[in-house]
Amino acid sequence: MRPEPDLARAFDPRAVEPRIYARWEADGLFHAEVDPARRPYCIVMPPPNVTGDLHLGHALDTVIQDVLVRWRRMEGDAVLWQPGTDHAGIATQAVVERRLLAEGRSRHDLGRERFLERVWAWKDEYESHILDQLRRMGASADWSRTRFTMDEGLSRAVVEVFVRYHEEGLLYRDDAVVHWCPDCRTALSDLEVEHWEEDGALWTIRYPLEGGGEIRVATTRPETMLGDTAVAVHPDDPRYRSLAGRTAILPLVGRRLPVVADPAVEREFGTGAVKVTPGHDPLDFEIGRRHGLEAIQVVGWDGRMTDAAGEPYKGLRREEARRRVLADLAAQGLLVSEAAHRHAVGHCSRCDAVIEPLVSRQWFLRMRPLAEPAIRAVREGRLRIVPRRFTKIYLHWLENIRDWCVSRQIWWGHRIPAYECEVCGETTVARSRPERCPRCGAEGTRLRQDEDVLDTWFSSALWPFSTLGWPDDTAELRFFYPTSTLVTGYDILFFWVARMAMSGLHFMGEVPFRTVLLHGLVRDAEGRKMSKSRGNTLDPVELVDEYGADALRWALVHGTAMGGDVNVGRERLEAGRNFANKIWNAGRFALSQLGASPPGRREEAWLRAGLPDDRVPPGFAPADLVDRFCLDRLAAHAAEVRRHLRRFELGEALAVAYAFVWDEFCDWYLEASKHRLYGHEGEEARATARLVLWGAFGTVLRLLHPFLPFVTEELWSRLPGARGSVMQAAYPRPPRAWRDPEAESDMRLAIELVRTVRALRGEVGVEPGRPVRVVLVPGELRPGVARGAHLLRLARVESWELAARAPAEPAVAQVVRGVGVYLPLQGQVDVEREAARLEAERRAVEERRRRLAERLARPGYQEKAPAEVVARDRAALAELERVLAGLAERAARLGRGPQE
RNA sequence: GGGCGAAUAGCUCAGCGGCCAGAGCGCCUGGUUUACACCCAGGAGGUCACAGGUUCGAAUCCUGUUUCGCCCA
Repeated sequence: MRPEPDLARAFDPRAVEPRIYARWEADGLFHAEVDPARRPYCIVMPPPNVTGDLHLGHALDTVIQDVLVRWRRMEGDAVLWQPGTDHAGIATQAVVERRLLAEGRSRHDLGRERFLERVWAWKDEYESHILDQLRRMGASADWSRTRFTMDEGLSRAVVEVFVRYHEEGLLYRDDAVVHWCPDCRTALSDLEVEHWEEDGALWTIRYPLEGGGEIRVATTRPETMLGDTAVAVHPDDPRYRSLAGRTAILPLVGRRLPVVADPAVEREFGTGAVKVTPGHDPLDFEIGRRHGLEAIQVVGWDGRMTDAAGEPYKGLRREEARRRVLADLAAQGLLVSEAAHRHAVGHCSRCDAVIEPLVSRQWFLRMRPLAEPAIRAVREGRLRIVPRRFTKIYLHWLENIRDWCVSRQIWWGHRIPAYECEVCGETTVARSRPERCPRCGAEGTRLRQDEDVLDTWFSSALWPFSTLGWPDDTAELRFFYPTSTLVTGYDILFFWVARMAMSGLHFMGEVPFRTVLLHGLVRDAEGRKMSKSRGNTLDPVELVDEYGADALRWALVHGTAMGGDVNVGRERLEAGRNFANKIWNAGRFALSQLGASPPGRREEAWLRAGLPDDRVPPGFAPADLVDRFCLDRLAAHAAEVRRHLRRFELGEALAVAYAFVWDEFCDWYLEASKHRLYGHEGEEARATARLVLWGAFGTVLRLLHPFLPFVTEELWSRLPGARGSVMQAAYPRPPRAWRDPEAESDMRLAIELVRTVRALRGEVGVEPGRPVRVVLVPGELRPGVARGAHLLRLARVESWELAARAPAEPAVAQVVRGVGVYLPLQGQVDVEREAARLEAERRAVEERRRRLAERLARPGYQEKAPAEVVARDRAALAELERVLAGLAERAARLGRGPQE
């Protein structure tokens, strides 16, 4: 039989994927329904930002989720994979502003309303683009439920949460030193600041004291001295105790500065005396509060010196002001020294600008009370983090959490639902614009809504319940919450995961997800971070075009450990493509053997055998060794794959499936079945072989489907008798009764015999095409040898015989598991070489035997080691001894020459 | 400064108490076998960073050292 003519020799993903995906969608196979009869399984997709294209990191995240979701669907759960996108406040606003800039305009030229229209247009464009990219990877999310963080419903959730936090006293507004990005022109949370070690300097400056003398202060930021309102020393510092209470004169400015004593001063740093700038340093701000000092803002919102900095500094950039201040101090002889100093400098995580600590009025969320339940949930195991090592990191962050600055001075985002009365100044937080000012009764038109918007993560923190309909009490919420698994990168453990845990517990009274599955970053083949500037990025959609989605998925999952970074280069993509092609060709072969006949009753039974609660159908006890071996391996590996999946070891699960399909299913089962499939052993044998092939191959497709959805679906659709989509078929749970240790062991022996003959042929140089004759001297393993010996055909053995002793004629030999394998090769045996080969072999085996014997003789071993380990070693030792005996016999014969 | 993690084949990585330590890629030798050269068969290649310790037994657990990486301040 020939392969079906319409099956290409190589798998062509481009010809197959769009068609298959379209059919899945058209058939509504991704759609989730609330179904109390089944177990719920829900994953909320981490919403990609609508800033631009997806990268390989998204692909990794998506593929992991899709594997889980497809698997659980096949297990019969009611599966919801909830998709959506994130508005990504600062980032999206920045890209749209950049585009405007290209037109020579700023957002202020457009005004808030028209600017937001532009951003919405951008969002619409990129959201659909992103969703298409996800589809290209094979993502089986329920697109009919796609949400966006600024949807009407999700916005309502944000307002509700803000108001409730406020009512509970958790949300407050205050003046405080915040991280200010002068380029983004907004306040940032602690998490949005990156600290880099930089080479700076520590300058020591002389501040004259009123009434004579001086005090020396050390600083890394001399330009802020223009805003100094005190000098501080430690109260217990003997060097300065007498100076507290005196007054210093601020150089360049002339301001009178009280010398205050405060325990916050680090005595070991610099001179032990510090300048106090409450307007530009959080620690100084605290000192200022304690001593009633004024906070003067000398660096403005734009990063330039303010009027308060005075002439000639106002209007200068921070760096310029620093140089000027230092020069002026030096000119006056007030600069004592400059020392090289490495220190951490805060940078905006988005634009890299140096962060300016500035005093401003912002909204803060009190985190301590919210963190407490989130800590307990993890400690008590209600929320599990995988891999476990991230648990400590999560707990440490929550235990040291600080209040969260949630207001942002940008336009794109959820506007803060706070209204200030123009008449009396009262601020009201409300679900909608109040009719009147609750304090003075002024008209609603006199109330002005807060101009600021909320941190993007404020809405993301609600994602697991806001997408399911909260604050309404929906069927989805009741059925799917808490969700099952959250899959995301460890880089947003604090930004997102911890905050979801807190808000979920607070508003739903339950963890938002039972398990957090963290993965790493995608790096290039050499393990370097991918970056546009380095030019080593790979675009996931281009990779899908080039290698196919299955190949991409394989590359991202195969052999990777959860929580670790994944290195992806083209070689890996090729390996994935090769695997998809391998399956494709195994399928071509299988389909060509099966023909188009509809399944009989036995096949029906097999199909059902994949279902969890089924028993082995009576028709499935094939007598042939190869069939029995196939079922045994299928049962063993399917169980192992499922075990790995349950433990979220997707990389290992795929590695197991891969090795099985390639090295056992294709290399041995299929090859060894050909003889019967070709009808060389009669019609009955052929029918059975086809039946097993049919069922086994269908099982392989089901087993692999979560990982390689396209190639498996394409082949499934051509498998006679396979109904519907492979997505809907049951995930393989072969019955235990398929396990067959005897078949496994016999087959392994046969495989070793075949390999031995192949190796011997190679060593002696028998032409690959030339048939040979083999004599087996089985020793004690006679039944097993006899059952598998016919497979020697796979080594081009035309005839074989079992003999009690080695053949008299010249032969090359090897001993395997105590079985002597002889290739009688008239005139081709080089006695010298053969003797040397045997001796080398004997030495190697003897070495192993010696080590094993040593272990068995070790004091305490036999008593303390588990019985099965000891038994295994004893068996291995016995076998090695048989091998040695065989080798010795062979060597002896060789020595005596060809004639007995 | 505090914490976490990693050092295993030429490269990138799995394995994390018990088989002669594995995979992908690379390398060497063969190959027009009626599924597949995106393939098949055979092969080379490793004091599992170093030093101690626990154990019948350590790549695997503990301690220390060295070198890298990441997170937090």
